[in-house]
Amino acid sequence: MRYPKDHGQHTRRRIVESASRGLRQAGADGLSVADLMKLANLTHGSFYAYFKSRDALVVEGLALAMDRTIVHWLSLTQGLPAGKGFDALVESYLGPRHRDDPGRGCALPALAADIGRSGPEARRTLERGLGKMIDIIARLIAARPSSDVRQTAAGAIATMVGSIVLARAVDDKPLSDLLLEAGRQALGSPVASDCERTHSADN
Amino acid sequence: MRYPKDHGQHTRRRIVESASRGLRQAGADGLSVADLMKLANLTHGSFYAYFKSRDALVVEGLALAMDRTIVHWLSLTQGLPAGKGFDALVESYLGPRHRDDPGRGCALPALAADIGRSGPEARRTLERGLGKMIDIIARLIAARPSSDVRQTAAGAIATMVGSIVLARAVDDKPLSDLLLEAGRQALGSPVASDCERTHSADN
DNA sequence: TGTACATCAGTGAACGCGCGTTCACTGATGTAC
DNA sequence: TGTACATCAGTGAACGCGCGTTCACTGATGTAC
Repeated sequence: MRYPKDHGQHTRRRIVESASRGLRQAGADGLSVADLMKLANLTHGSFYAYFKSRDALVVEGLALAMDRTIVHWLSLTQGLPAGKGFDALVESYLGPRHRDDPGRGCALPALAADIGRSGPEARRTLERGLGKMIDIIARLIAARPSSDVRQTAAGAIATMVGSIVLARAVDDKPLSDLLLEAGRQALGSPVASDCERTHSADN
Repeated sequence: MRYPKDHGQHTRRRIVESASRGLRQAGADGLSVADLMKLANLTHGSFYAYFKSRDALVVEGLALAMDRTIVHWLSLTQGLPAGKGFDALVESYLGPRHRDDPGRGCALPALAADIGRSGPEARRTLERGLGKMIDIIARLIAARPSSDVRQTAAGAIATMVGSIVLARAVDDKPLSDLLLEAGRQALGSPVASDCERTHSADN
């Protein structure tokens, strides 16, 4: 063997990793196959030795991004009481770091609109990830997730995603900051969060 | 004159109208110049008699879409007391009709992520429209908009945009419906909306 | 130890195609006389 | 009234280019003997 036998797996992984970042930055249609391979320090020629099509890599990049976000959410909230965990998650998601670095951030603000117009595989991948994210938030909002708690959790994710999408689309810094703060207020300020928790505790 | 002297203006308008719909459906990069002209029953050749570039038409289509949404919001809420007006707006925005017909809907869920990666003209156009939308909602939430009320209004728009983006990206009908209902719950259910109003009335 | 050969990850030229943009032209309509 | 001409909104061929995809090849490395 001229190469260690897992060499191919490693290279493939490297391509998916860098593509996942690149696609979150540039959008699902924003990079060519050549661009994506260059991100992994390769030329476009060997692309089809690893993936059956460009779309297949987009789906894998999306899946990786969502897995990473889920792992990040779990580590952020691990060991914290549920309420504190939720606040920490919101603080991190709606911070300027996340807004200003789409490549390392959640795939939903970056890619959800594109995925909404693309094939069923990408949609199912997003759906699966979104379901897990809703479950994590539901567990942080209430010890015993009911369907109503899931709904509140879905609303929290919608607010976070919408805030980031809009904050990234705007040049005016104060307005962009206002959008982040607005999401935090809706989800995390004492008044709003007390209210949400009272509400979800009803069920 | 072989043509009425406002013929050119009318044709131009027709192109912008159909492009505005088409782009909301297919995304800012989803249609070619030839596609866009075909939507107005023309061939691609005369495109540059009306617009300086494809990007320029995207900006005009975005501006038209946002103006239409603003007019729609005003007519939806006109004559209603502020609270009822807000509820009517949320009901309409987060209904299945809006989710299922992006072409006639708000430009933000359809295009904001794309605009976030495009030129300054498009960003400024979105910014201007978003500012007006925040003002409308702020007026519905409180008689005297303060900066804090603007923030609450921005949060409401973020929730609405995020809910529609996600509801459109998902195939699973129950989950898609849950996302719409989640947005409505966060913004419109008695408990949540009482809470928000109490909060904003504090300032 | 040295030489011939096998392997295979990665390369880069080439494919047909659709893109944004340009431009010489058409043909329906009005004006001049 | 009839004929020659001017106008100009709209047409469609053509441009260079970059795309996704294919494929014959390269060249570094290990094995055989």
